[in-house]
Amino acid sequence: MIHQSLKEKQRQEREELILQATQELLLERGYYETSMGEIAQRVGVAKGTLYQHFESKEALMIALFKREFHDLHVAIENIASMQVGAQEKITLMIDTLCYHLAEKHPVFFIIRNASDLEAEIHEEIKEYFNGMRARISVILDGGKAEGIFNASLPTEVMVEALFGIIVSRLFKNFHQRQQVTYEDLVGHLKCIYFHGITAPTPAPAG
Amino acid sequence: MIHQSLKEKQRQEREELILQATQELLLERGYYETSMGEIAQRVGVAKGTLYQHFESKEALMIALFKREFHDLHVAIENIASMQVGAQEKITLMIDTLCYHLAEKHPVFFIIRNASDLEAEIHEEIKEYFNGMRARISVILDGGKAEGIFNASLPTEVMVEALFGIIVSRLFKNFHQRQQVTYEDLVGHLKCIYFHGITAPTPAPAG
Amino acid sequence: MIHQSLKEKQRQEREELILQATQELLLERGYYETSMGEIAQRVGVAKGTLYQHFESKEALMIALFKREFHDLHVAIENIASMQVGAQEKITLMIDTLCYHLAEKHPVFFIIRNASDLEAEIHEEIKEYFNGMRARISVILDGGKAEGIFNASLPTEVMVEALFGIIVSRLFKNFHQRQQVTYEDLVGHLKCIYFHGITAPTPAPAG
Amino acid sequence: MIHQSLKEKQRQEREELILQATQELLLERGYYETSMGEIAQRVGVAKGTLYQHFESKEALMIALFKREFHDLHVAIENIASMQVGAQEKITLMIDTLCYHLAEKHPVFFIIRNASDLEAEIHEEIKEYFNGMRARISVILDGGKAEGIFNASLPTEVMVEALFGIIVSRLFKNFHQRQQVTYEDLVGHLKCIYFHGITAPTPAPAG
DNA sequence: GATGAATGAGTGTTCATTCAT
DNA sequence: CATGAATGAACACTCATTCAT
Repeated sequence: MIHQSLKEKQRQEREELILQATQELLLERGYYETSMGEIAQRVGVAKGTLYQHFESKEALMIALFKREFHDLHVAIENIASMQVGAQEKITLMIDTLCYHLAEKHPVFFIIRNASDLEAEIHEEIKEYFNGMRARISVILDGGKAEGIFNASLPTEVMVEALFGIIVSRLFKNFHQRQQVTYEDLVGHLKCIYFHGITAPTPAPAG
Repeated sequence: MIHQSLKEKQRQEREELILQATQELLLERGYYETSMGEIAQRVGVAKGTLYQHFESKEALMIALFKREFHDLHVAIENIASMQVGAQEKITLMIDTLCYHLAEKHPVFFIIRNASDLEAEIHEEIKEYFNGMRARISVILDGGKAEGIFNASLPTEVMVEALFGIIVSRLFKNFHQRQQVTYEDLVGHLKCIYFHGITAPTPAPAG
Repeated sequence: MIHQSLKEKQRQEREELILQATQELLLERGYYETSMGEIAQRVGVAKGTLYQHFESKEALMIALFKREFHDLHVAIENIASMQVGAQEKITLMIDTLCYHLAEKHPVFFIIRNASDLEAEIHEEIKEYFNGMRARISVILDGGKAEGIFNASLPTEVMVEALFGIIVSRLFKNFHQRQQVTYEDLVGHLKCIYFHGITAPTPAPAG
Repeated sequence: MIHQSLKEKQRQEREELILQATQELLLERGYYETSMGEIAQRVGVAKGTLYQHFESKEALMIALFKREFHDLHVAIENIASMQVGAQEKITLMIDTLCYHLAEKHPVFFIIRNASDLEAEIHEEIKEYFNGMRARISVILDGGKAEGIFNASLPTEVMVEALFGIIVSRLFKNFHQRQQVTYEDLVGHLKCIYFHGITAPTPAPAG
């Protein structure tokens, strides 16, 4: 039994190393410029070993994606089922998305880039995104019902705007030196998403 | 001389045909799935001819990008130099960006997808974007000075939010059946960008 | 025009060289042991060149097969449409098969070996054989109607026996030093096919 | 000792299972499409175990061949040493060959396909065949001496014709739906081998 | 200048074989 | 001994680029 679990442990460690190397290379070069040979080389194993863990390059990418996004998935489910107002849910959602997407899982952006246009290859990844969209839609609809979100905006547009603001912004943040701190940045994004860029109207004098 | 310019004209026509075909194929298949052979075939010339106009696949893509964004570039310059308020400038900017990015130049998205991470290859394209960002930054700073934009938001963040909202949203619009009309969509994006998703406060009763 | 046909000629010459080299290697090593790389090497061209002439290894094999068997095909059609008795037709058929299969086109045997069990890969080749079988069946049925062939034998069995005798025998002849001359061998095969191995009964004394 | 022989027994059982699985897969897919991994999987052992019984894929195939043909070998020896006429011996030989080759040991055909051209790999298998040929040659020569076989036919040709008729025909029978029953088929093959396809001459009226 | 066949490095993938556990 | 993960050479095939015509 101990024997078994030792082997199993090694296997998982190796798998982890492969995923790590893949993520690194993906970030350095992008999907198409990263070859299985390079991944193997970086891990320090033979090419064939990769195929013992993942049945194809595509499968490796999907596995990487799943690993990367499992936590996010769980977090989103949690937020969705909280007993708080929509505004707070969306706030938490932005926090969560920013945290996972930018800080912990930048591989997201690369895969997204590759996935948008290659529907067939990354069908599975798309479903992940659609799941996320559905959860957020429900929250936004809740907020409209509460009267706190602008009911004249289509929910779908609101969802994409959320992604658009976060992904675009954080991606830049990740790849470039930035003057703005992470916390400030997230605060600004929330501000824009909730109130836009218009200067706040001064509270009417009482 | 006249002979020369006739030849030159034919050359330019050919070049135009190549760019056209490239754009089509890029939209149909994406960058990596489009081969020089296919482009040549669609134009109806030999592969070698492509290389007489563009020294590499990459150079062809950059040339395409430049052609595609020349109009946008001009339009942005025009808006930047208008004698109107910042709010109006940004409104026009959103109209313009939406128009060019989604309606006229969807190739943008493909190139952007390919370009984000491959810094070296698409350096030239990045400069285009940086130019655009600079113009928009100036406008936003103007708006802050006017007191109509939220001065507590870093201009850079505001710029990226603008791109984020437009690109993400319109890309989806381009690739999927959509319930929202183009005009409504642009209206919603402006609304979100200026006011966020919060429900408008009712005008204080007089 | 002359220019055109020069290039075309060179192309065909090269194609011929590829087919030649393929045939040689097929005979030396068999289908699975012959790699596209080896073929290219023997021809003295790059691997890619092979693919400009034949879209896959399989296609190359089929093309080789077709080239090799075109003459046989024509010859069989001719025999089938002759205005002579069935016995003579079968005699000619054996001559023809022996000539083409053993002397001129030994590649046949290799392809047959590969084709029997890999139905899907070599469907096209199988159809060639079925065409041949059909022609021979008609002749044999004719012979039965004439009363000269044994009507109690199923035609199908007779066809396969014809192939069996010729292919098995000639294949050996090709690959081994042989005491029997080619002409004698063909004579013996005809003898066996028509009369079996039983000693001829002496003509009854008058 | 008893322990030893128990282990030995298990070892042999395992070996038998491996050979069985190999035979099955060979029939289902052919030599090149059958991997050591698949064989191991079907047996339910690890790949490494295969190599404890057979030092290579090739050795496994040869061992399978030997096992498969041991019975045939014995049967042929028996027939060869019988005290009956050559005609009867050949008749029995055809029965035996048909029985073993088609009914019990179709694996023969696959191996033969693979073996014909790869002299080096299957040298050992070839020797088996040569032994068979030698025995049959002796019988045929005996028949010639008896005056019942056509002495003008070279014995070697007669041997190959025997193989040719049986193998070609039965192979087809094995792989295709057949109208002819097995017994009839064997009868037809004997008929052709002994008398050819010519219609039997009516007994002279007396 | 136009052509398109030739090039060859590169890709993802397979699989017989080995060997540490 | 059994195991099965690791190996790495080999394979079929692609495609941006070159260059003789």
